[in-house]
Amino acid sequence: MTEHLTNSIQDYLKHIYELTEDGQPATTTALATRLGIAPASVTGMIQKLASSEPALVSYRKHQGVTLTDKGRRAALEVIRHHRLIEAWLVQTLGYSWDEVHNEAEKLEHVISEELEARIAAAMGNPLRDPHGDPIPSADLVMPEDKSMALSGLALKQEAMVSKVESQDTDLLKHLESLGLVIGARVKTLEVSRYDQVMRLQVRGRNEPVVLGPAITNRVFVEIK
Amino acid sequence: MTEHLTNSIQDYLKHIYELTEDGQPATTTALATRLGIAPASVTGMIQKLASSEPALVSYRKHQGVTLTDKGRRAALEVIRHHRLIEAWLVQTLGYSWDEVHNEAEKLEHVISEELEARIAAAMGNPLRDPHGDPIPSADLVMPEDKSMALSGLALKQEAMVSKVESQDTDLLKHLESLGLVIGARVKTLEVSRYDQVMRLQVRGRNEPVVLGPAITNRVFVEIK
DNA sequence: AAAATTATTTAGGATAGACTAAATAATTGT
DNA sequence: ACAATTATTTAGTCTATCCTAAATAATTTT
Ligand SMILES: [Mn+2]
Ligand SMILES: [Mn+2]
Ligand SMILES: [Mn+2]
Ligand SMILES: [Mn+2]
Repeated sequence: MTEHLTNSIQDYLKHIYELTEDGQPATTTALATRLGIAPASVTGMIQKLASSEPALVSYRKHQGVTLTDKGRRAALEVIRHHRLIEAWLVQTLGYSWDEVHNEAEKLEHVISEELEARIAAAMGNPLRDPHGDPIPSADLVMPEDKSMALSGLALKQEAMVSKVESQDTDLLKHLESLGLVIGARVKTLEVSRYDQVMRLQVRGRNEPVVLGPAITNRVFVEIK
Repeated sequence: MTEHLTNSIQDYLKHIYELTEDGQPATTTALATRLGIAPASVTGMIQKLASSEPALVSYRKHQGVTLTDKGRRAALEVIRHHRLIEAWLVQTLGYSWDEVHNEAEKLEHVISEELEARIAAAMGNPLRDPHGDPIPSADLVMPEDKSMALSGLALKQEAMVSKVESQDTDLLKHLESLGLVIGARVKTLEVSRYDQVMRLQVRGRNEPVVLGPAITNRVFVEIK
């Protein structure tokens, strides 16, 4: 039951998970780009993962890959580690949300299940990481995420920032300076669909902020 | 300045450091045993470390290895990580001293200098790990360790337990049950050098304990 | 429906770090 | 001093994971 998956394989599975969240198979090139690896190498690894016993991915030449059940569980395991570690570093060592990603990227592969459990318990089993990403439960169920992109919000609508899809330090710092942090309450004052610009009131701030699509497509909100 | 040392190399250097603390070069076989690797493989790695530029070890065929300055600093870096992590896990996650070693063994290679610094700061720059081993300072100076083996203690002498040289869970649990933990105060009631047995009063305990060399050579004390 | 372009796979090679078996050097016992 | 034993090194393989270049398949453009 505890056949070891290498760091490399764990990374492949994690990225395949993320690329297939939309229901579509992950293409070789997309994977190669995300992993920073040559497409030819990705093909090789995919073939290996597909023909391992039991298979971790299912694969048809030129059609892309999807995860098998086994592969999905392994991916969720890594993602749980990553997100718990991020939350833990922020909560116990005063890291800010723009600094934790790279650290978690390395730690995710080496913590034991025991350490995972202790970290989770110490924080009361958090449901989200510092960027608002849902943390899979200990039995590897991914919490449902009902958030929508800020860019999809209608005029005069109120919502709460629930997630930021970015690991870019500069963007995260910038969002923080605008008050657009997880939990912030916002209201759309002006929506210009044509040139993809939006004016927004952040509760507790004096001036409204003007945002382009580089931001409104990466910041997610929940209407409640 | 930041050429990457692999996990494997870090482990070699760490074990060479420990094996050469007595001033003697580390032999191929001793290293092989500690690393759980075939002697032939160790020879190969040693040759590589010796001929790298700059060299991490100095080596003469059949004479064993010692660390160069560069190698020693790298070893101290790993040891500092290991011991800080052990201390941190015990202090913040309620691990006990017999559970932290394996976890630290993996984490030591992947934490950043930033994380190291935050961990150290969070604990107020501790000088010893949970087993009493000294923690190298941030600038990689190993604190002097004046402790002596319990077996060397004279009759009627009082001392404080300062270090336990073992990663064996069973032994550590046993010592804990005897009250022989770091900081415990003890006094020798009876010393039998011939059959290497010792009777000891642990302060705060009712009954004295009788200890054989398997324990008295691994438990270290400071006379103060 | 070709042609051009883009995506993917195959083939061959490199590197790191391990292994085993055989050769050699060092040490120990007589 | 010689033989036996033990320690170490060399030589040849193996696995994992990456690479580049060339071949092929799929998709898009004209
Ligand atoms: Mn990773
Ligand atoms: Mn886990
Ligand atoms: Mn290690
Ligand atoms: Mn360090």
